[in-house]
Amino acid sequence: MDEVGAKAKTMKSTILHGIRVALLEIGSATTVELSDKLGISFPTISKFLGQMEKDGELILTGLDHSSGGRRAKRYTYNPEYKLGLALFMEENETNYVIFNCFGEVKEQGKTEPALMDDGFSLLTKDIEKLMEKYPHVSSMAIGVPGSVDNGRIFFIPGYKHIQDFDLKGYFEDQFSLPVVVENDMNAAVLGYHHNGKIKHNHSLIYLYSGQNGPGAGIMINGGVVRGSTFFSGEVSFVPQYDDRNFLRALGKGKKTDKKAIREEYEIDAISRLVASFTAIINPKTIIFCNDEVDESILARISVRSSTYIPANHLPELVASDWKQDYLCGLQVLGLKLMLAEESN
Amino acid sequence: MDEVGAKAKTMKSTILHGIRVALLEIGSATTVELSDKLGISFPTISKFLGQMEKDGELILTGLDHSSGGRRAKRYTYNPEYKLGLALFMEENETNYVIFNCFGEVKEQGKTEPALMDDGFSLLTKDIEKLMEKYPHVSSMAIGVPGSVDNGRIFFIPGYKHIQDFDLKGYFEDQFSLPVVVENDMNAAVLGYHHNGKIKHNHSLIYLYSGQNGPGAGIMINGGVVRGSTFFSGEVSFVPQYDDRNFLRALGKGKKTDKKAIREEYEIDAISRLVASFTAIINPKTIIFCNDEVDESILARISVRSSTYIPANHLPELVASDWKQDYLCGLQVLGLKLMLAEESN
DNA sequence: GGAACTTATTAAACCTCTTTAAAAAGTTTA
DNA sequence: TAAACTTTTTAAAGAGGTTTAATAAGTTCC
Repeated sequence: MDEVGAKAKTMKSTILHGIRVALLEIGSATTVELSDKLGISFPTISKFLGQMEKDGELILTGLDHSSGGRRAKRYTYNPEYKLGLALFMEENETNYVIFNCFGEVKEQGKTEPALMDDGFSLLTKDIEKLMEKYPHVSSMAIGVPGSVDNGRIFFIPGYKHIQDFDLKGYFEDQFSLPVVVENDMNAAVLGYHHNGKIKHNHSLIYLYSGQNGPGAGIMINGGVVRGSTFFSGEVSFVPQYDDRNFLRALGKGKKTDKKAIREEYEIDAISRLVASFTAIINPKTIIFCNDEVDESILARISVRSSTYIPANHLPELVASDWKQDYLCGLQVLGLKLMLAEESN
Repeated sequence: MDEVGAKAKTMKSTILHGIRVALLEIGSATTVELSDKLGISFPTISKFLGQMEKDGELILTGLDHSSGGRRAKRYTYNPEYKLGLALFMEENETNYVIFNCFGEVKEQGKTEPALMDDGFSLLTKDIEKLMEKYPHVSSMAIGVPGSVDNGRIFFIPGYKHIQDFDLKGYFEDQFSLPVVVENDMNAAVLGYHHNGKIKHNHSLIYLYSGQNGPGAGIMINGGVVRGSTFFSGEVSFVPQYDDRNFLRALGKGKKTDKKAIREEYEIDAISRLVASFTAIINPKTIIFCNDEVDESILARISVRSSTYIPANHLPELVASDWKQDYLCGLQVLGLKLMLAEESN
């Protein structure tokens, strides 16, 4: 735990990881470009690139045009070298995606719901079929609507039988590949963060008024906030009025089907929440689901919030596609696993 | 920015830093103990220890009792090898501390206030005298009641003339040693975190109802939360009742002198804030100033908070000495600078 | 009290990445 | 078209940390 960052043993994987990330980020590169970017000498880079090309992890796309000297070899990462499987479980279905290292979707679909009793065996069989079809799959990222602690489902309302279940361990044993499990909101905020190509470690909050009551995914300084009892983001409980918290202010006792936010009392409740977020965390952006708000609603929230907080400190309010961000976040997590693998 | 963590050049300072931290943490150690703890081979450790002993940075305290073999040399860090200066500026005075690497205070005192016009030149002269008296001082940590961005005073209410002033740059030029500048609440939360010997990266919130209105220092995942416009922790603005935010709920319009919290309406306002913190961040601990609350008040807040939030998710509420934590936090920041120095 | 066993330190061989130099491959200019 | 100049790649030398072996220093047992 106190270990020095990169000792000799981990050096190889550190470099490998660096090359992969850099190459994916900038699309293609030459030895020198990578050397500059990573601060590693070009002979070392050269050696690694040679090996990676042999393994099929890289593609030699050709030679650069010369600017007065020998032409440089230009490499691209082979996106098909490894694939990933991302899936998230919901009440009635399981959405999955097979994606490559560029984030391109090879196949997308729905399959068995797994959260109910006995759901896992059905799902496992479906995944087995997928694995046969795509033998290059080498990571799994799973999203669940509950609290997760290192792959174990810590708390998941409504599905008692899988509470305390070690989902990560289960699938790792089953398919012998690295698995990551994440909470839905956390994955979504991660996905948005990645999608927006946000430079560096801004704070984000993803707000979602789901069926099971509202929740928020919070990202601060580039890391997801989990909370000491995995309770962070349970904004239902924020006291807002003399005798109402956020949940009751939204009038959500009576499980309505309607999604869109429209009413004045909703606007005010959300604006107060935005104000609370700002006064406490002061995030760069708050993300809403685009099936719940539109631009005009956002504008109203923005105006209303500024009655509570100096406008110049208010976060940017945006609408985004929740499911897409969710899947994207899972893909990011899966990709991380793939890029970290020794693969040797 | 994308550089691989520890390349050869930084290796030396990484190891040096690791040895220093480990040695200060565990008090004393032998070559093998350090090697185990840091994951670095003992010949390397041995070489470094030899050099550090020559430099006077280490003290050979003697030989371990043998457990059947050659007796091992036991080293201790020499706390006087480097000293640090920590100071914080307030309206009417500047508190300072000279401390060694064990955190032991060599001298403590008050000196010129620096926040008013022309205060800096007086303070600078006083510091010069201190530096002559303690030539081993090799870092400075400065606390200010305002927002700080990388040593620059970003926003400081009431002292317009030093707004946007590069305090870090000024003192670094003046005394040619590393300087760190930090906001008061952030330093305090850091100090408490360090003082409590908290294992790992819990979330903490330091709540303070200062003269200039309440504020909070927030630490999440081991890092201080600054906010996108350096507005985080400005909890005055949290909407709490139909028509009152936290500041107004405390009845603080009329700048009262009284400090202690007693009234029922205060308890409720604070409890609602605790509930908001919990629902959003879910911190491990919330720290209050011990001149504002006592155990019975904390108990009342705790009970009241649990009317808003399930009690098992509520943070631990504690009282602590603000000035002491503040200074301690500054010391931690200064110490960090000292331990990172190449010193070669 | 010496033989056998433990453990810490020192020394030597080794591996890996970096630095520096040389070679290879292109482009431009006389 | 050959000489001069650029730039990349390959090769060799160098530096720093690790691994392995050898040595030094203690302890225990007969």
